[in-house]
Amino acid sequence: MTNQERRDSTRTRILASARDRFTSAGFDATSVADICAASGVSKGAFYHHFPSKQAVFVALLERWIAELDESVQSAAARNEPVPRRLENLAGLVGQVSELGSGQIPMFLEFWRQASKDPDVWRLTIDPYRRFREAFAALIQEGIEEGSLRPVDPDAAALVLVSTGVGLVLQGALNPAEPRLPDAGGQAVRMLLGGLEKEASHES
Amino acid sequence: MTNQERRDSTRTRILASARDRFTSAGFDATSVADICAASGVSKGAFYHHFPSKQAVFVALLERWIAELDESVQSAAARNEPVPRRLENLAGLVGQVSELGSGQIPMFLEFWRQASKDPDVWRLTIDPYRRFREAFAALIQEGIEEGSLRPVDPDAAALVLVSTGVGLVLQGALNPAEPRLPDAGGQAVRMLLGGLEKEASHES
DNA sequence: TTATATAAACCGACCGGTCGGTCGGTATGA
DNA sequence: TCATACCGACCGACCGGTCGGTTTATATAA
Repeated sequence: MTNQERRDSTRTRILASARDRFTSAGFDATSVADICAASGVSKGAFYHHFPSKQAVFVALLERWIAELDESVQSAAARNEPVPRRLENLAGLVGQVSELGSGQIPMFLEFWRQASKDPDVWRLTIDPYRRFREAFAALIQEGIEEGSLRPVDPDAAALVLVSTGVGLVLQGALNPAEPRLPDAGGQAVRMLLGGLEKEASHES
Repeated sequence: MTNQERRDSTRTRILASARDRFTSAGFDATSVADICAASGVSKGAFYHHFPSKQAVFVALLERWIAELDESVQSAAARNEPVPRRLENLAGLVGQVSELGSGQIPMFLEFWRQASKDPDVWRLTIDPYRRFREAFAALIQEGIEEGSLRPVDPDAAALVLVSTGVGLVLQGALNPAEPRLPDAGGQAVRMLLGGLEKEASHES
């Protein structure tokens, strides 16, 4: 094995094991020795590749955000009417919830660390803001193309993103919930169509 | 001071300090010694009143849930049309976010512990289910009284509660967000009225 | 191709320090 | 007199991180 292969292999194994352990036991309760044992790597090798336990956490967070970013971009960019694109985005909720439902406690872990560690906070809050801006732009576009009512795009984006986050979190706590896979779609459809019977607004 | 007074005073001081420390530093990062120092209580006294650190956490969680339960019950029970009552409930989001905004990291702490500790999990999931059932009943009532469209009450309740949770969490991460105080109301109004321009549904 | 030198990857015993919880004893209200 | 409340030194376990030393790949020269 070349040095480069060794390096990649070891780093990958450390990250994978760390993600597993962080997910099932949490950041604090996972010791570096745990990660080493789970990945078949010595402590020396661990600290050869990462300066601290926290650094591994941040690396995982960055990867997670990059993936999510890509998913959102690709789901939002399709050339369709805005309501349809919103429904596509809603599908992400189910996707995130499923795609290793074990990943979701990790999501919680990110969030909790963010409220304590300024670095993690910035890493978390930035993409969050990006999401909201993307949603706001999408809604603005919908208003201009005439498919959405003239609401405040920023406020609507806040609500949409919050609903998504809430649904994912609900999935974290209650993975058995059968309604989850389509909950995102349901939510968007409700937001689009409204719950109230009398349609108090006309074109 | 009578024994009873001493007992109450000590327990109260421990709980208050524990809440402060858990909120600002998190459960794991708070040592029993921290709590003792902050509350002016010896370690012996601490373990005289609580069998473990976890027990203090659970006691705090129970108190928090009881408060929230009461708020929800009283906000939902008013004798008004369902949409109005939903808006009242939305006000709770702002209330929870404000009422000691420092409390919200604690909320995160509850959630994270719930995904690891079965006892905490049950304590958290039960009221959660109660909330959803209360919302579902409320929506059912709205459908029957004719003020809401005939949607699936359970699905709608899931969406409503998720949105609330998401908003609170958003507040936890970004306390400065100026839109938050009314975000709950905004969300409910959007859900009621719908975002889509063409009212595709008639009575 | 083989020998050698250098650096990168890896090893695991060890250290300083912390933490949850214990326990034998003391003070105080009933 | 008795039980309840309280005290704080202490214990064993564990943890993040270090460090001196070993193995393995690779670049270079013979």
